[in-house]
Amino acid sequence: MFKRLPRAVREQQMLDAAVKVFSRRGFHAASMDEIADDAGISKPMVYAYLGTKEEVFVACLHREGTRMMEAIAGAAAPDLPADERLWRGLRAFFGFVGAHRDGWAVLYRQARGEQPFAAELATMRGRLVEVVAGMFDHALRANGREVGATDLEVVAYALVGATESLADWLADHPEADPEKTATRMMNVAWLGADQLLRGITWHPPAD
Amino acid sequence: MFKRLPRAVREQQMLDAAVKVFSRRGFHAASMDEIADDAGISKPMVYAYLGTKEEVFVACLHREGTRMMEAIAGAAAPDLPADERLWRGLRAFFGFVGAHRDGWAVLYRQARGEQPFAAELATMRGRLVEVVAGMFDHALRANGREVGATDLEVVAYALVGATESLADWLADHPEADPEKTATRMMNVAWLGADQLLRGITWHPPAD
DNA sequence: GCGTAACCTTACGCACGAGTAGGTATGCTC
DNA sequence: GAGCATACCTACTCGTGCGTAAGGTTACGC
Repeated sequence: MFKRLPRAVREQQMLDAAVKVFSRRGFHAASMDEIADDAGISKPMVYAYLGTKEEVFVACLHREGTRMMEAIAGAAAPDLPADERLWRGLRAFFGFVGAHRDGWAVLYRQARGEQPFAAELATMRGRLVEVVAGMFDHALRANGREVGATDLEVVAYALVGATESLADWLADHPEADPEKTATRMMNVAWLGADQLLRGITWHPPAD
Repeated sequence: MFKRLPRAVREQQMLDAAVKVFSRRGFHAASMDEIADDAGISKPMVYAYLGTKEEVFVACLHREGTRMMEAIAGAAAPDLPADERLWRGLRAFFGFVGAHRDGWAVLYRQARGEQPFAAELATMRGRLVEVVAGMFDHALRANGREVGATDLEVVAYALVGATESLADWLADHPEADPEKTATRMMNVAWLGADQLLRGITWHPPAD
């Protein structure tokens, strides 16, 4: 009985609802009816605009993933020194997750498990890993050093994994501060356990 | 038809089958029929011995989790220096994952997403985090230093996350060597990016 | 050799939720 | 203000797979 809205608007409303429901229930426990309900619309509309349940989920992943990538992209300019780039990237990342706690993190967690989406997600993570590895490679070459591609990839993978893990932690601790979390991550990633045990710590630069 | 077996044996066969099927299909796509089939038994037996699908999955998680914890437990004696403990723990962990590639890693991946099991898994991870944090705390106190509980927890969390992430990587790369992966992880965790960029690397001790 | 308890089966009920058929209202164009 | 496209609905079908009822068969004690 309420307003008839143009397609583009309704699509976004549906995606908002879908993200919310998928986050709350998980992919399988979520029902198309609940998504439709939550968007204030009936089920066939969802099918008409976004397609099957899987397609809806992929659309969610895409939108949220793109937003995240964009949030990070601008932050880490390639001409900065490595520590600065890492710091800015981390800060942007945790800032994003902090602002989309239930949206992003839970969606991301969902996608890991379910086979149809694991590939989709692996691609996204792959891009991130590539960026981090590229940053390392760049910094190493600047020092006249070189490292095997696999070593590079694995190190980047570990860093991305640690970061995702702290993102989960952040999503589960609503009171936690994204900025502080980013600083902690930076300490681990940049300095390593040995230095931390010696009492050496890293602090964010004034900017 | 074939042998009638005592309960304890059949239960293990069922769990073996369940782990295999859950790994291959994921929790939801797995059917109780397939599990029963794979165990060479009919469905009601599974219900009689292990209960509902959820209970079967939890039983799998428990068994595999316990095995993993045991594999790590003996490796890292508390009286060793921190780097040695970390190294032995990592080596044991990656050794275990390498030997149970499709079993453990995929099971673990499943459990992250589905709400009923996330708690179960969080408990397991919590124990690991506690161990790692405890190790840090111990080493710090030995140096007369002290760090806040949250800082400790978050650092441990990051390390565990990085390790899990490399475990995933290992599970997806059948040709990769667990020992070498553990060494790479040790480099990241112990030395950090700064040192690695300077060309400083960590090598496993001869033993 | 007979009861009884454990092992194991076939065959079904039933709920749930994805996806659809077919129809109604609203607004835009000319 | 007729025609037409677009937004939107109610009310179904139907597959799938969990969980179970009811009954058969082998081992084992006594």
